[in-house]
Amino acid sequence: MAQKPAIPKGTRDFLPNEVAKRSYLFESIKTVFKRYGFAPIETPSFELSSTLMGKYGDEGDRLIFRILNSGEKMRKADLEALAADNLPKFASSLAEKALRYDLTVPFARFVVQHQNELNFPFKRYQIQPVWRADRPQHGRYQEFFQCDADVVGSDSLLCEVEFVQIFDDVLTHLNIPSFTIKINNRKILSGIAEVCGESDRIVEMTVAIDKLDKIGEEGVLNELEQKGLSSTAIEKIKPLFQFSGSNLEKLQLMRTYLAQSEVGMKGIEELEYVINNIDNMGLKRADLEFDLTLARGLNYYTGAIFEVKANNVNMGSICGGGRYDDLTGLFGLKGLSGVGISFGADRIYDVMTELDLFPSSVTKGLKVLFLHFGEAEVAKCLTLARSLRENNIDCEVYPSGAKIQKQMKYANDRAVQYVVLLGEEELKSETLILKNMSTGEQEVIDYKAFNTKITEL
RNA sequence: GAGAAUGUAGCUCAGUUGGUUAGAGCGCUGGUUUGUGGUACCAGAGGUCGCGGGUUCGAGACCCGUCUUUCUCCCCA
Repeated sequence: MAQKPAIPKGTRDFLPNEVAKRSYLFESIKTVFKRYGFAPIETPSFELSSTLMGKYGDEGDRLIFRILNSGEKMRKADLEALAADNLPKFASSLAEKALRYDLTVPFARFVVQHQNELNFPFKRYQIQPVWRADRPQHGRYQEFFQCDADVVGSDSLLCEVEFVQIFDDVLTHLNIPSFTIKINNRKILSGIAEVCGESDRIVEMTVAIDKLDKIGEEGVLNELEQKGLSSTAIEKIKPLFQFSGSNLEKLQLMRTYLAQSEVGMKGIEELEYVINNIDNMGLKRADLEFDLTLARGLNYYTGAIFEVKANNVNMGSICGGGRYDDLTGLFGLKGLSGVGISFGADRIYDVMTELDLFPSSVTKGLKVLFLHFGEAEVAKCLTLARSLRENNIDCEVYPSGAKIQKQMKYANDRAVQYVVLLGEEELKSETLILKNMSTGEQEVIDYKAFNTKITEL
């Protein structure tokens, strides 16, 4: 035990059947993305620190994995900053590169850098790992995959409508039994802050309101007070907790509440457009819910905000997203609106494992295994195997002359679908025994009929 | 980054107030069966008790440090 090797915390190895399930997951997501016209891109695993730092708030910066400078670059270390106890500055002088923290910010950088080669509106999807120096917990890893789709260069709300459909399509296809797409709009949150006269504290305010389902009304009010919101503001926030009913009813209540806020009314209008369009089309399995407490920490969102939760499972959100009007502005390209979503593949995997939702076909094993009887028989098996492979059938010849019992057990453990037994007798009569491993049935077949027979199975 | 729990065989876990040689089930290997797996029976292998230090005549158990995993907070997929 002591000498056993280990991998860093929050990382995982994947065994063959896990990889099979994960590929199924990625392929399902990819298929839907493609269906809606998104094209794949890839970006490097690591970026310049300056690209990532400061884009995710102070909390986010703390969680970015930084790559230590090597060789002569070490001399750039800012010892004065160290002496002055300015650790962030010291760290920056030691690490010019960092592992990507999400796919959205690198994508913004990508768009700015390749703006002349892209056609706008540009729709891309991207499935790659990201890294966070977070403390690992259930459903929380240091290395995990994000599956993002974004549209950049269009401020049409049809994009939002499309993304709601994509959430619904993917998760329905994956057979997640019940899930809720929560939607809100940053402009509504701004409107609330404005109505309360606390526009400056919008972040503190929304972060507190976001915790409603966790700490309850009382908890939220306490936190708001601690964060220094005025008592008149808190009085104005209180009625929000009472808002309930259907999405349209809630919109109606908010319309009255936000009547004095121009930005708030704009948010209502946007949200209503999306909800109406979705209502007209209907969703397969998802529940679309206007949740005015939904905030999300990333402060680059400016319009719609999405979050998806699987119901009846203990797991944080499995998807997220939203609109960001000025993300590329951070890299010098103004006036380009973007909106995007992200599937948390690792969490969806955990949910599907917990609910046993992977179809059995995903982990189906090798189609044919030829058992090994002896040198003469193996020569024939090699010829037959080659011919199967020409017909795109996966097969394998057991590599050594172990006891047949052991070879059968190997076939069983590998979940092999069919086993071919070809021994002395069969060799003489130019036949073979084909055994179906799941039913246990077996039949004698001519060499000539073998290819056709196996292709039909 | 703050607080708490956890770690014993490949896996899931027992192990009394500190006391001889640390156990079980499953899995693994071999056999019953040298041409038949998933069942049954028999036998066997496998552990410096997470790691490092300390207390003690004696530590899997107590103390300190450290790492892992898990939980709460923070934040998030």
